[in-house]
Amino acid sequence: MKIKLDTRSAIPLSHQMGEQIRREVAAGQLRPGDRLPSVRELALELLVNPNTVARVYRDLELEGLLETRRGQGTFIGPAAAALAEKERLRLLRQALVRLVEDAQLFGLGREELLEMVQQVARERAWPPREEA
Amino acid sequence: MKIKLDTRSAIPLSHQMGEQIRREVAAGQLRPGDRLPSVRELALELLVNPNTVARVYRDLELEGLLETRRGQGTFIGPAAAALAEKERLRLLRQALVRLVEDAQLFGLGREELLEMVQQVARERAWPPREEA
Amino acid sequence: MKIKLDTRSAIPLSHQMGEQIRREVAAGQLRPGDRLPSVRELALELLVNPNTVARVYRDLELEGLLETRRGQGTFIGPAAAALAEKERLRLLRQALVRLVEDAQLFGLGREELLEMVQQVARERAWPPREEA
Amino acid sequence: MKIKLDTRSAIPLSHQMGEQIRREVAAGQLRPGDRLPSVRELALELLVNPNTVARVYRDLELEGLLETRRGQGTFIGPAAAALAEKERLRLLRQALVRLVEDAQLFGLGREELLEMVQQVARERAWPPREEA
DNA sequence: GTGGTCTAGACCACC
DNA sequence: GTGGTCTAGACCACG
Repeated sequence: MKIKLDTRSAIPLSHQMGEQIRREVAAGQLRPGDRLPSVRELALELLVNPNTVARVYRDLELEGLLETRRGQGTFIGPAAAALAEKERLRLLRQALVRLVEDAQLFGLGREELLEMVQQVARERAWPPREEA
Repeated sequence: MKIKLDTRSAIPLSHQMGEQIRREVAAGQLRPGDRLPSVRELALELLVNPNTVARVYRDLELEGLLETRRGQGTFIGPAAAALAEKERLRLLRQALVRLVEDAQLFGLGREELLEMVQQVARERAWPPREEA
Repeated sequence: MKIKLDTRSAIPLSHQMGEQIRREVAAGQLRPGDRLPSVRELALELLVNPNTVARVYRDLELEGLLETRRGQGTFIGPAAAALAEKERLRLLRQALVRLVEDAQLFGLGREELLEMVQQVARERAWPPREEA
Repeated sequence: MKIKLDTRSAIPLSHQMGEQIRREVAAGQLRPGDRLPSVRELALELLVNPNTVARVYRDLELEGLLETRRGQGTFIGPAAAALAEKERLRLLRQALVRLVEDAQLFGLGREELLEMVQQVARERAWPPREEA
């Protein structure tokens, strides 16, 4: 699990962490049953207070995404798989709408935008077809 | 000028307001010389404390985007036009990269993504070519 | 709002507080729009750390029971009225089942139990009919 | 002996176990001389760490409810019968008061409550008279 | 003044 | 070792 925090952002650290964990679950990089780093481990790695990590885990558990087993650690919960699909669509849709809104706002034509998408795709070495 | 605030977001209201004003300037919807609503007007409209609006205007003035003329109000500054182009590219690029990252993460093929872009464009009644 | 904490109980203070607030809402003693004591006030009154109160308020907000208005305080949310009816039935049902289970377990007859209920009702000066 | 644990409750597993054993003794389902499951058996059955079970047995022994005979196991102690009657009344009284309090709080009339008790009794196939 | 977030460090229940 | 709860006290955004 890879989490990057921007300590200078106005978005609270805990929200950044929660959002990134949700993304990894949505992407299938974290699957039901997977064990997350312990509160203390992750706190040490991110140079963050353990309480902050604990709060994130706790919130995600209330959401039904995580599950804690006393004395054993924190795990991706069984319901996560079902939530993942919804979340995936939500995130992609959100990114799409945001992009099209911006393009419209800035007076771009539809074709220019498509060309820009192609270009970024090429830069990022993204093949026309792919199954992750 | 249309601003929408999400009072439940973790992002401070002032940041939300600042960001949206910058977007409008970048989009050319606000141009140098345009007058902004008075602090009190905007505060009333957004149901926000006048202090908050005043802080946003002050910060944007420090950025060089706004200028205040005593007794007349707050206006888009002359430097705004120059800043707009940079900002435009920054925002669009950011939205593009975010979208492609998500698509890659979720195992979408390049063509599927392009199809989705087309679809959203159609939904939003966006013609193939357009100059705003 | 009257809250009593049992610091010797195994049940965490925050849960005790949350449960009692839920009960007051269910009982209609706290109604939508009512303002709760500020975090600091309640913490002082209950001799509890402000963080603990804040956590309770935050959790109840996630549940949809409370609503916070930045800089103004914490209030009973509009959805609380709807939740109250459900909660009311849940609590009463729970107390009933618990009682009947115990009575059965201890070999009481149905009529003996009814007599005990009558007796407790009399002790507590509870009239046969009442509309609160 | 039937014990159900709620691993998601804030109440420690050991308290839940202790309380349920006390209830079974109070109900006469466990009588002086009865042998309890071994620490390991019960731990296995409840999917709980043996240390936890051992601690519960030890605490109940200190209370005078259990006694351990070296090499033979853990048994309900002779004093349990005397404790049972007190406990029975305590538990029943507690459940009664709780119920009447709730009913009063929610504005129920005494007769409505009695009717609800009757209804639950019928649902649970509880005859008007019974000696367990 | 209000609540929100974060750090620091304690004690507890459980494995 | 694990997470859960609580205290203490800081700084920030908002009214």
